[in-house]
Amino acid sequence: MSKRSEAATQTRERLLDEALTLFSRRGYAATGIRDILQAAGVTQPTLYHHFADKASLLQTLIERHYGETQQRLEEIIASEATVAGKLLAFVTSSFEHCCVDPRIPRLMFQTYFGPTVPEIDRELDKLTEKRFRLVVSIMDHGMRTGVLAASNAEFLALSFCSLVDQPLNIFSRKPRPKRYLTQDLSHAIVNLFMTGASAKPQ
Amino acid sequence: MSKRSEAATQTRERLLDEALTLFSRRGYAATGIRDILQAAGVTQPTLYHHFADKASLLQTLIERHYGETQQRLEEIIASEATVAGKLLAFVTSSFEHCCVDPRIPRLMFQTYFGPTVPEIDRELDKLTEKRFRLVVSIMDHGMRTGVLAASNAEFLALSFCSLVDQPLNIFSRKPRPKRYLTQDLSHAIVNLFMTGASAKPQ
DNA sequence: GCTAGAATATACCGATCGGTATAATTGGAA
DNA sequence: TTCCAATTATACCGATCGGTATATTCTAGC
Repeated sequence: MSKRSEAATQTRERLLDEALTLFSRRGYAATGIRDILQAAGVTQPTLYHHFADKASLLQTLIERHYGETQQRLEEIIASEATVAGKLLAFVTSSFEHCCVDPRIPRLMFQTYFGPTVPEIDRELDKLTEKRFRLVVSIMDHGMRTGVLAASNAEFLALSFCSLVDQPLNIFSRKPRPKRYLTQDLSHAIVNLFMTGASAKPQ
Repeated sequence: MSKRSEAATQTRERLLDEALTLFSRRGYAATGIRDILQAAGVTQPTLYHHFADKASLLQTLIERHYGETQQRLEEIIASEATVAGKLLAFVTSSFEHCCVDPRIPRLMFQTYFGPTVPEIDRELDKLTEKRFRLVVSIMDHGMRTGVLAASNAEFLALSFCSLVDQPLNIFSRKPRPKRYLTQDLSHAIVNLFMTGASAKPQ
C-alpha cells in the first residue's frame, strides 16, 4: 500500500491543512466547505470520501494537535525539577508552539471561546480540563514543598493559566506572534507570578 | 411625543434585549434575524423599520454597554486614592457588572475573540484599547510613586487584565457567574498581582 | 488484464440566510 | 378629520449552506 494510498494521504492532509488555516482565521461556523475545497484544489465528493462531514474535519484537527501539545507539555514539565522551572517550561513551550504554527492555538481559542460547536464541545472541555489539571498539580507540589505560599491550588492554576493564555490568545491573532511571545516575556510572566508587582521593602 | 413613540421605543428595546440574549449565547454570526424576531414577537419589516440591518443591532449594543461600563470604571477608579484600591475597584466593578447582567461581558468576549464581524471591528478595538490604557495609567502611577517595582507598565497592565478578564470570560459563560466572581476572588487576584505566589522568607 | 480505490465533473437537494416588496391595518397627533 | 408613524401579514429575492447522487476517468496492485 504505497504510491497509491500515499497520494490519497497527501490529499487528506491537504484538506486538513487548509481547514486548519481557514478555521483558525474565520472560525468553524463562518468557514464554508467550498472555501476549503477551493483552497485544497479538490472537489466535494473527494472531501466526503475522506471525511464523514464538516465536523469531523474539526474533530480530527483538535484531537491531533491538542494531543501532541499535551503530551509534549507533560514530558517537558516532568523533566524540570523546580516549581519555577516547571512553570517556565510551561510558558516557554506554549509560546514556542504558537510561534511554530500560530494557527493551532488560534483554532483552540477560536473554538473554545467562540460560538459553540456541539459535535466537539465535550471533547474540547475534556482536553482543556486535562491541561488545567497539569498546572494544578504543579501548584499542589509547590505548596507541599513550601515553595509557594499556602493558598488554593486551583486559584493559582487559573491565575497562572490566565497570565499565559490571554497573551497567547491575543498575540496569536497578530501578524507575527514571534515578535511578542519572546523569552523575555516568558521570564517576566513567571517572575510576576512568583514575586508580584509591588516594590519590595529592602 | 408620548404614548405613540413610547410603544415604539419599547419595541426597539425589546429587539435589542433579545438580540443581546441571543448574540451573547450563540454568537453574532450563528444567530439568525428570524430567531430575534420570534423572541421579540415582532415581524421582519418592523425590525428593519428600527434598524438598518443586522449589524447595526450589534453596533448599538456594543456602543451602549461598552460606553456605560467604561464611564463607570473611570469614575470609580478616580475616586480611589491608592494603587491597590484602584486595582481592587477595577476588579470588583468588572465582576459586579458581570453578575448583574452576564450577557454583556459574554457578548464582548464572544465578539472580541470569536469570528470577525467587519462592521464593528474597528470600534471594538478602539473601546478595548481605551480600557487597556486606563489600566496602563494606573500602573504608570504606581511605578512613579514607588508602590510598584520598576517594570514595564504595558506588561503589568496586560498581566493584570489577563488575571481579571480570563476568569470573567470563563465564568460569565457558566450558569451562575455570581458563585465564582466573589469578593474573595477579587481580593485574591489583587493580592496575587501585588505580592506573588511564592512563599515569603521570614 | 482485471479490479478496486481515488479522484473528477456535474448536477442537484432542501434548508436557511439577510434583506426587500407590497398592501393592509392601527391609532395617536395635528 | 385627516395624516403619518408603527406595525402586521405575506410573499418573495438571490445567495449560500452542508450534503448527496450519478456517472466517468485514471491508475496502481493483485
